[in-house]
Amino acid sequence: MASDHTRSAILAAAERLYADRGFGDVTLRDIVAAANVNLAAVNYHFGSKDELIAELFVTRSIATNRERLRELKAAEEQGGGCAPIEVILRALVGPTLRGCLGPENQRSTAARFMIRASIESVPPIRRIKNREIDHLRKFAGAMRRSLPDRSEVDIYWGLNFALAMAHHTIRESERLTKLSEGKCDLDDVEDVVARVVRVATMALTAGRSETKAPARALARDAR
Amino acid sequence: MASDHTRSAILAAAERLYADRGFGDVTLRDIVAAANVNLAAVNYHFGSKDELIAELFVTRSIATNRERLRELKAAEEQGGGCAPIEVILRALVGPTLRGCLGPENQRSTAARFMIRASIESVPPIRRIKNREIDHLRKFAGAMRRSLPDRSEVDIYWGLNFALAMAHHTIRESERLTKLSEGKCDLDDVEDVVARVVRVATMALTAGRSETKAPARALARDAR
DNA sequence: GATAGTTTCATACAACTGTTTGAATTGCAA
DNA sequence: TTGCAATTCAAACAGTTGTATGAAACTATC
Repeated sequence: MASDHTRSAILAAAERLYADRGFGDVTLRDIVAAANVNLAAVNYHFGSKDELIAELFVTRSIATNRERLRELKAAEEQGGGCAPIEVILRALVGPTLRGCLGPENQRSTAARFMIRASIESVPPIRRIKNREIDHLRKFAGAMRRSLPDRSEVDIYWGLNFALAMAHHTIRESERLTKLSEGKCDLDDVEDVVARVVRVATMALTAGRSETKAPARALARDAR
Repeated sequence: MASDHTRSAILAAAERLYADRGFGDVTLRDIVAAANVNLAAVNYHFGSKDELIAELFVTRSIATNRERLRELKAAEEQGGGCAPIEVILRALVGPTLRGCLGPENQRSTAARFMIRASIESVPPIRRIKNREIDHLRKFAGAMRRSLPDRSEVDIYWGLNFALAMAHHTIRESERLTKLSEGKCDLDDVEDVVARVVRVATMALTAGRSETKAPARALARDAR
């Protein structure tokens, strides 16, 4: 019902402003000005500022998580219930990296918003992130099936390190570019994915004799 | 000159409050109340709220960086200008991890403050972090000397991943504990350091034939 | 003990915040 | 058209924030 026009204008304006300037210094008045709506519209349509932020973040999170699970499920079905660890890891970090890296000028507002959300941690977003554990458990399960002779502790550490490399690279992409004087090409997203997957795979398989395929080759093939 | 009592009371109270409750919801009035000083004292002694935060963060950063460089220098001197990559990585991530992990009840206020600073990124702290590149360059240099046949790009990626694993583990230590149902023991700091160093070393040396010593064994010896 | 410089204090300020209110407007069904 | 609900709007509200002010209290020097 209703036109919904105001609602989506607010969402779009808020996402763009947060993406550009961060949560810290974007006020409701900035948002309604950019959306050309009345100040009271935010509270009328969303209840509060925090609920507006939450709705933005939830929407984007669900999209990323769905993409992750889609890749994971496809991989496990193809492998008859058990996927190669490289492919699982790729399903874990690929969607996020692809969503948040790449040439800046062609980076979507949604992507820039999610980067902000990972850099500046505001209360409504933190609350939602805490509910992400169930989602990660599905990946932990797939990893255990893929590496049955690996201890649970090692699996969790590998999962942690994979996420660490992906998220930190997104958060600090500017610094890495500056530090390496541009030698590390953050715009070559698939190269970044391959590097993260390769290292995470090594972390999880080191010390085992029967590594079916050279992790590096496999990660590159999957391009 | 002067008593300096008020000044240091403010610093101590601010550090404790920020460590406990984050930057987001600690006001100057909270700080001066905890320090038992007048509201105007902060502006009198520090100029502004941001300068107070900056002073806290700079002090702690300098301490950590000095510790890192001390370890690095010692390692390079012992090796005659070139240290083993494991030891360099340990000097890079060890001080931070040791400072920010470990049993919560015996974690210093300084440590908890630095964790906050790494989770919530406020403007004055962000400005300072951007000047940290020179410091990282010293480590990149040592790593290049240690792995002369490795490309510069790989060095920077290795450095990035090492920092990624250390910082992410600190930031998300609570989530990792919950996810692994306590199986990952974040209080065993030296085990965490060894794990990070081991994976980072693999990332940097994979594909090379002449790995002098098994990274894992070496990392554990250094306990 | 008077003086000059430093430090403390209560208080006010000015700006900005998210939210609420109640009236005006709109859109739509009968 | 009338009536009713949904939506928009200007305005005000209530609270908080960091900062500034100018007088008071202190401290040390001569």
